[in-house]
Amino acid sequence: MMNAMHYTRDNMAELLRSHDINPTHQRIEIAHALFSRQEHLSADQVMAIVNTRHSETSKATVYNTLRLFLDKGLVREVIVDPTKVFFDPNTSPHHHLYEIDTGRLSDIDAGQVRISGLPPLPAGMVTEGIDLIVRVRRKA
Amino acid sequence: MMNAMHYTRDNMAELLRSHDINPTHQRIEIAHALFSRQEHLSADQVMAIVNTRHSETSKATVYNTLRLFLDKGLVREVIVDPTKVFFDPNTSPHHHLYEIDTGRLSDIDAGQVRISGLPPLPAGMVTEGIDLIVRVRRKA
DNA sequence: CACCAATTTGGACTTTGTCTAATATCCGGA
DNA sequence: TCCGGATATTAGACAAAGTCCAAATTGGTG
Ligand SMILES: [Mn+2]
Ligand SMILES: [Mn+2]
Ligand SMILES: [Zn+2]
Ligand SMILES: [Zn+2]
Repeated sequence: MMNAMHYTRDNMAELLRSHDINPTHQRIEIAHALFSRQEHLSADQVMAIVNTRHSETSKATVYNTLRLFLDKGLVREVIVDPTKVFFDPNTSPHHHLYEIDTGRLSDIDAGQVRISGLPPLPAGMVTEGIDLIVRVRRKA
Repeated sequence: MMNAMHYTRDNMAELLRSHDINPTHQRIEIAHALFSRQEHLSADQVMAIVNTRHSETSKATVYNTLRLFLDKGLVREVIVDPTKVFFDPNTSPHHHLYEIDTGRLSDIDAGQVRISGLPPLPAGMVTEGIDLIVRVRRKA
């Protein structure tokens, strides 16, 4: 669960190992981009961040790595903008607030929120997750 | 709200007019595709349906028209699949059930569902909508 | 019919994401 | 240290969804 402190690259390596991911140079940089910011980032943004340093990580590797992180449960995917997927370093259950005009995406703690009265699932189905998105707009 | 009966093309023209949309041939066909099926359709699917007849409607027109319908509040957009947007002829408040493996998308009536405990909105913001998506998968 | 505004259209273009075959890196054993 | 195989990275071609624009069509009015 990573109990805070600084998001050093060493700690990123540690985090990756603890999720059964071989900590390569590129993977560490990508994890660092996400976790040090604690923000929702698109693949494009991740690539831009990682390549401002020097490391030169390819597009293929960025996409491969983000998918690997997803599979290993290190990050979460947020689908809220039809033009791109966001990757979320916060994997604890929470919801999202999406500002339509600006594209800003922020977390809503799941603590207080209660969702009740959902109908039973179709037989043979299991819930993979419940996404709650509050879409807001600046008042006219 | 369109109180049922048959979704004839004449009724579609009526519906469009009532939403302040000039009922052209192409627009009627697109509305008919959505409303006669009462399903969530992607732009691609709409185009395929409309063009199985004869009318030959261009891609540009399909996209233009769907956006027009959105603006006029005739249909709703559902963002649930990162690869395409779905258009929903059901504009009454409701939620969605998404079957991850198959891509099937179905409605959850908002009647029973209650969402409580959402934090107050940031100042100067108004809620445009609340999307609740239950993602399910076939049990392993 | 002639005119004008609204609508439609083909096709070029952009963006996001995928795929593949070649290369590079890493690691354990001889 | 050198080798061999597995793992990881890469460039760039490709695909799919969506946007844009200038040209052509349509449809009503005078
Ligand atoms: Mn898109
Ligand atoms: Mn896409
Ligand atoms: Zn989040
Ligand atoms: Zn729906």
